[in-house]
Amino acid sequence: MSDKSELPIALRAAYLAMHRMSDGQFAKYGITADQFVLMAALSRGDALTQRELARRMTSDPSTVRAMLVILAKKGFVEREIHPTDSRARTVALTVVGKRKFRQLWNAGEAIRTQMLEAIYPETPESLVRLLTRIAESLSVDNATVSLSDSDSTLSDHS
Amino acid sequence: MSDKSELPIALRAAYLAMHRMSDGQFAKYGITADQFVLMAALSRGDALTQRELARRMTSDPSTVRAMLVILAKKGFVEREIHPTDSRARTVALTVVGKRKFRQLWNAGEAIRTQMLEAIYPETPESLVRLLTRIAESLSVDNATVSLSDSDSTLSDHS
DNA sequence: CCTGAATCATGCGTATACGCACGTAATGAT
DNA sequence: ATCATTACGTGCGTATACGCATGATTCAGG
Repeated sequence: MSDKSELPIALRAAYLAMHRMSDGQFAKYGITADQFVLMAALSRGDALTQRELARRMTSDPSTVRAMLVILAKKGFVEREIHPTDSRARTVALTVVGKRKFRQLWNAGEAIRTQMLEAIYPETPESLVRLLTRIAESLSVDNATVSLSDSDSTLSDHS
Repeated sequence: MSDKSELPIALRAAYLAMHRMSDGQFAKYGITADQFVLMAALSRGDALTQRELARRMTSDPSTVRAMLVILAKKGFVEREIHPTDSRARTVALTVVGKRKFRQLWNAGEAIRTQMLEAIYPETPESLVRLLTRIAESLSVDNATVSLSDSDSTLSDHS
C-alpha cells in the first residue's frame, strides 16, 4: 500500500481532473479539451498526415480521424490529399481555426497557471521530465517485450 | 513554449500511455484498466454507495453505473439496496470478484514496477504529492470560482 | 515490371467520461 | 405535517480511446 501503488491512481486522478476542468473551460467556445490538444499540435506543425498528428498527440489514428471530421465540419481544419502519397491526407488549421486556437490558448491560461500554483514551489521542469519518462517507458514499442512474462498470476498480494 | 505549457501535455501523454498499457495487460483477463480501478476501490472499502465509489475513483456516477452493470454481468460485483437509504445502492465485490482482483493485482505489478524504474532514481513520494495537489487544485469544487473570470479572451498569445 | 510486405485512412464495435434531465426519496425549515 | 431543497440512481446524447479488419497505395526485392 506504499506510494508505489498510489502512483497510477494519482496520475489518473490528476489527468482526469485536468481534463474535466479543461472541458469545462473550453465548452464556452464550443470545443473539447481533446480538440484543443489536436489544434495545438496543428498550430505547431501544419500539413501533417493524420498518422503523424496522432503520434504527436499520443493518440490513436482512428480517434484522430473522428475528431478531424468534427473539426472540419466546424471549419477549423482542412484535410487535403497528400501531394506525393495518395493514401495519406494532410491536415492543417484553417484561418478561422488559427484564430480560434489563439482564443482557446488564452482561455486555457488560467488552468495552466493553476497547475503551476498547485505544485509551487516546485517547478514544472522535473515533473515534466518524470512524466515524459513514464510515458516513453510505457509506450507500446518498448514495453511489449519486458512485460510479456509477468505470469506469477496465481500468487497473492498481501 | 516553456515547461509551463508542456506540463498538461506531459500529464496527458503519461496517463494515456499507462492506460493503454494497462488495458493491454488486463485484456487477457477480460477486464479493462478502468474496471480494475473500480475493483481496487471496492477491495479497499466494500459496501459503498455508487456515488461514494465514483468519488473515490475520481470518476462520474453515470460512468460508474455503466461499469457496474458490466461487472455485475460478469459476476464480479453485487449491487444491493442500501439498508437505510432506499434511494441508494451498495456495491461490493463478490467472492469471485475478490479472487479475480488478486489475479489482476499481480498482473499489474509489472506496470507499477516499470513506472518506478522510469522515474528512478526519483522516488514516487514527491511525484504522488505533486499529482495529488494538481488533482485537488483542479477539482471542480475549488476551481469554479477562481477560473470563472479569465475573460481576456480577445487578446493574443505571443 | 510484378508480387508480397508495410503503410495510410476508414469503418465497426466496445468501453469510458461526462453533462443534463428526470423520477424518487431523504432532509431541513416552517 | 408540509413544502422546498437536496441527494441518489438512471437514461440519453456526445465525444474520446482503442483494437481490429478492410481497402487502397506505396515500396522493396527479385
